Amino acid sequence: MSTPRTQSRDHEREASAEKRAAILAAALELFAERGFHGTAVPLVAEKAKVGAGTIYRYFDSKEALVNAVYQNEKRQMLDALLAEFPFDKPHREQFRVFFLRMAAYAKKQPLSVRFMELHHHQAYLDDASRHLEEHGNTMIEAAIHSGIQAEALKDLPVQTLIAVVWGVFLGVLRGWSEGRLELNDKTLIPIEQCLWEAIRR
Amino acid sequence: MSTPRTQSRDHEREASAEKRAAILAAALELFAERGFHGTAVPLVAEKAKVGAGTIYRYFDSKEALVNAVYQNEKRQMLDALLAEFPFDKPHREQFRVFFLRMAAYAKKQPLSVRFMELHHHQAYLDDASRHLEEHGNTMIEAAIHSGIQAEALKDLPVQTLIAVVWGVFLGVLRGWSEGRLELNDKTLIPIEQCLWEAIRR
Amino acid sequence: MSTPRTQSRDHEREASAEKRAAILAAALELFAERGFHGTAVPLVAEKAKVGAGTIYRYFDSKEALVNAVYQNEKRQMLDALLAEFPFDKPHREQFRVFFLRMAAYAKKQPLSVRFMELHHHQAYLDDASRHLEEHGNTMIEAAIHSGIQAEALKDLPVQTLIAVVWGVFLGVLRGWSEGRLELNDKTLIPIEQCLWEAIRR
Amino acid sequence: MSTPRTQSRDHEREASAEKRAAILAAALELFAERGFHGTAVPLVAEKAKVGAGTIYRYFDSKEALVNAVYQNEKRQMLDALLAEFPFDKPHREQFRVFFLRMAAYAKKQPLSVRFMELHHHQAYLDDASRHLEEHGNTMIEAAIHSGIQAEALKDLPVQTLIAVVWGVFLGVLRGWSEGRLELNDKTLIPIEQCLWEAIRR
DNA sequence: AATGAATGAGCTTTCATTCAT
DNA sequence: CATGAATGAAAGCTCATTCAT
Repeated sequence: MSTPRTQSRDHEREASAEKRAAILAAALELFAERGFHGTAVPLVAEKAKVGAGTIYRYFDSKEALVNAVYQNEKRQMLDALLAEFPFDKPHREQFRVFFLRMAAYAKKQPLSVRFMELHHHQAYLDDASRHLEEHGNTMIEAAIHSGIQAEALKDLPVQTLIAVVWGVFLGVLRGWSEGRLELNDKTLIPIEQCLWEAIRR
Repeated sequence: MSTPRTQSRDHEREASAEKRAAILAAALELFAERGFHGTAVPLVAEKAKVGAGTIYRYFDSKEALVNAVYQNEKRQMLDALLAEFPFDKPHREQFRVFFLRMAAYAKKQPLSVRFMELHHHQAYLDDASRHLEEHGNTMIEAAIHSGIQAEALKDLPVQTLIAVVWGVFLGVLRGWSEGRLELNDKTLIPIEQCLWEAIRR
Repeated sequence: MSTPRTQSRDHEREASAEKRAAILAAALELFAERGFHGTAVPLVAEKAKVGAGTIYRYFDSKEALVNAVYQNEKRQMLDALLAEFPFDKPHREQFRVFFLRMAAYAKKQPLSVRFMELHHHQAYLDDASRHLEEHGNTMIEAAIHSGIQAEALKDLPVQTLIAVVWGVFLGVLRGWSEGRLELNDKTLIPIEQCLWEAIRR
Repeated sequence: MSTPRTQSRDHEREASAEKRAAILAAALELFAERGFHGTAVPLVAEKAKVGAGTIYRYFDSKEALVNAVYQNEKRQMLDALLAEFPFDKPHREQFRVFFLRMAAYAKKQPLSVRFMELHHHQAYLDDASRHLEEHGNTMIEAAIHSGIQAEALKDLPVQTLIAVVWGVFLGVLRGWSEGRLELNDKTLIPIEQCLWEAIRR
């Protein structure tokens, strides 16, 4: 139970969190569509339905904002891909889960993927963003390494296998975002199948 | 033989062409690294070692410049990929040539590929750029379609096969540009091999 | 009675209106002295004691600003000339009132007249400015037409009489603005008299 | 008779004079239409069919050019008005000649009049232009003064009479240039008549 | 002498950021 | 805290002037 005073504080904190989230959502959408330099801060404010100055209460600068978005999305994507991942299942099964989770995430959060692609390795990303990127890479490298060790995957450099898998995934996404490809079981299952055949031992 | 007057004209035309090329080269490099909105015209001028106003003698606007670069690079890439293409050879051979030509082009002109990826489908590209893009796509679609007809490639939608092949290519390129992967016969041949296995009938 | 919140809003609106007026006043003065193309926007900003960017919060462009000034001044002049005009008095009296009002307006707002002369029929004036100009002309044409109908004025084309009256007025104004002529009863009454004699039946 | 060498020099001098005249004519037209600051020097060069740099062989700067045009036109107008002026004729006759010469000049050289009006008393006019202006004024003042002395004109300040006459003239011109008035005997003779009545004793 | 390509200062305009309310 | 008007640095672009040819 909380006192009235505390309740009020809770409301404030909640309202504040909502405002922050609205800014992040507006920024994600605009940065994904128009890029970092192509997006004016007042436009983000308008889309988030807050004052322009308010953004600077939550983020130090435009750069801080784009980094907050980047880290937010990266974390969400890693969660979506890796939460309760069935590391104990056969590698064939692990790969299917991984691929379908990626596809599901991309379908649900297309702006997130577009944003991360567009801002990948850009000069205004800070150390925290880079470290998170690195962290995601490391997780996936580990999984692939284990697949090679278990003689389930081809004995190629880990980076090569990542390039192939991630490349196909992005290629499919682009085809989808440009309307040249659908993203459903009928299209995804053959792709997943032929990709597995490309990398399996 | 040419009169002094004609010689002078030739020199002028040559100098002018060189200056135009210097601007295009500087723009390619900066746009590829920093994006369209992130690149100031005076910066392009400085890198091209010309005055800021000079750029506007050769290109109507910053948008016209980015489109000139786009079309320039796209044409070069299509030439590099498709010139004297061995359409009469077996499909296995055709694919190898295509893949290795792509890799060679990317290795020789990494900025070109980076530039085209970053500016792909952006709002400031004009009709000429879009048509060239379209043209390239059509060429590649036709080649893949013929491979399917000849029962050399899997009977999947053309767009799916493109997504897979192009995706792997970009994935490998990214790995290379981030220093995680080398781009030589030792790395490329296995990738080409496993990609062919992914798409062959 | 107003709440503090309302008071604050009132202050803001007032300050905003003052700033807009300051910009218009500065623009009037500079455009009247140096012409449209001869006046740099930052100069207007400096004279209005606002930042250069502020002008663009109030006006879409330099052209929009010059049109706002034009319409502002034209309206003020028409008000000064025509408000509660004694259309029921004898034509001799009407003319005297008209002439003296023109002179009084010019003496009080010399920049206004200079501005309107210098920007008369220029390419950057928009439809609203042109319509207002047209409207003023129509009012004056009607008054003169009625004078001719009533056989008070010479039976000459309306445009001829306007050319004569307006021409003398501008001629006197120029003499005054160049310091060759004073603008008081002693000089104006004979001019008004001799102008009346020129146009009366 | 002249040697071939001298003939060649003559041709050069003639070509040079023609080029200078072409520049002055182009500048007159453009300055009259678009104002000083609204006219780009390369545009003048194009209209004069000379290179941009050539203008600077004949005139030190854009300001020098506008002053050359001003003095050129002013002198031509004074010549047209005052050459062989019938000072010995009756004042009524003198006035008629003066008025009709003004009208004829304006009809033949409308750009000249428009140019002089638009650039009248502008900051970039130099001392020579101002002196020439002054000189023209003095000539006309003298003629009017003599008319007053001879009791032909009203005993009003010279400047007042000038303002009236010149004002009517400009008013008529404006009506003509805006297409509201024609400039022929039928319109001019009544105007001349009523203007004379306005200023005669 | 004539040219026009090249220049960079200065134009109009935008926008990340601040701060009085 | 939240706001949005105000700012001025810097953007894209123009043009008076120069100078190699």
